[in-house]
Amino acid sequence: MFSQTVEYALRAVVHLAQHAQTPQKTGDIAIATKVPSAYLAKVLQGLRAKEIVTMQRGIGGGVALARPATELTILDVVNAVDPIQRITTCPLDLKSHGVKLCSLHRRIDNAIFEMEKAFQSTTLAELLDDENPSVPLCGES
Amino acid sequence: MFSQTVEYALRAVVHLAQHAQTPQKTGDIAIATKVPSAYLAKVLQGLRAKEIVTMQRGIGGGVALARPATELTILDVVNAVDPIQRITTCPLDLKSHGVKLCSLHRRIDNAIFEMEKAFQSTTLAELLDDENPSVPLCGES
DNA sequence: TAAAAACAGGATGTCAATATCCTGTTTAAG
DNA sequence: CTTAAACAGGATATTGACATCCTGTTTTTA
Repeated sequence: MFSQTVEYALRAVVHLAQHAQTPQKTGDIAIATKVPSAYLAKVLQGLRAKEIVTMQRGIGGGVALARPATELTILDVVNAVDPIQRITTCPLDLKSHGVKLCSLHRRIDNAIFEMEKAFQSTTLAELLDDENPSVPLCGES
Repeated sequence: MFSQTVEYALRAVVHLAQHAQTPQKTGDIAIATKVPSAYLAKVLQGLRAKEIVTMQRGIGGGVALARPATELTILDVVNAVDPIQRITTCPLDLKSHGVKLCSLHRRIDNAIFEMEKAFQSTTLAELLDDENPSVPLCGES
């Protein structure tokens, strides 16, 4: 349903939200989130390009959220690495359908929209505040 | 978001629902739905294995829905070719999370569930009855 | 300014989804 | 019973997502 890359990106930003005080090294994020570190580096570069995170080189450097956790939604992160594609035109290129989707594709698009709304409605800060006793990423493996 | 295979399978079953009177030849379905015919044959074999369609060989044979369009939902078709995977256990294998998902994965799973509900709620028959003036698959290209 | 920390990014490998081809098997009609 | 219609299914490309490796560049601290 979602790519590995999306899963990895979400784990990384949650970790960053949990450690907002200090920049986190890519290698440390990789260990904490159980993501292959070389690949995580690429994913983080993508997040930096979309201004979700900032990266600082050199001693004492690392990765940090570009905005407060209260101002980053799950959707922001998902769209940065693997944008949710709404269906806007007929996939069959039927001219008579024009801009208006047929019932099949309209329903599919509606399902995608429902999912988009679900992701839009949650910020990273809300994830950490959740009443759920399981803290994201934290625990014995 | 969804695989090509799912899109192809949905187009095919909609076409079959629109022509429930007579078995449709794979080649004709391929043309009507703009799906590569050799690949469509594989997709249809998958649908047959899951008892979504029946296939009859020989002269006058073809493909037909295995059940009335009123008793087949979009979800039935999606799950037949590319099952929607709910998240049931922690993707990080954190033991302390046990069966209960952390807030991140619980929200992701919830979004998937919303989508599942949207697909579950529509039958093929309802797609054809839609008030939308664009008939699925029908039109000038 | 030297050196180590840490990210930057090109090149490359792996694998599953997608797609095609071709030959075999079943079936109905004549 | 013969034949042609139509599906069956194995073998084989093609493509992009996922992942790794290795060397280069930037930056901070001492």
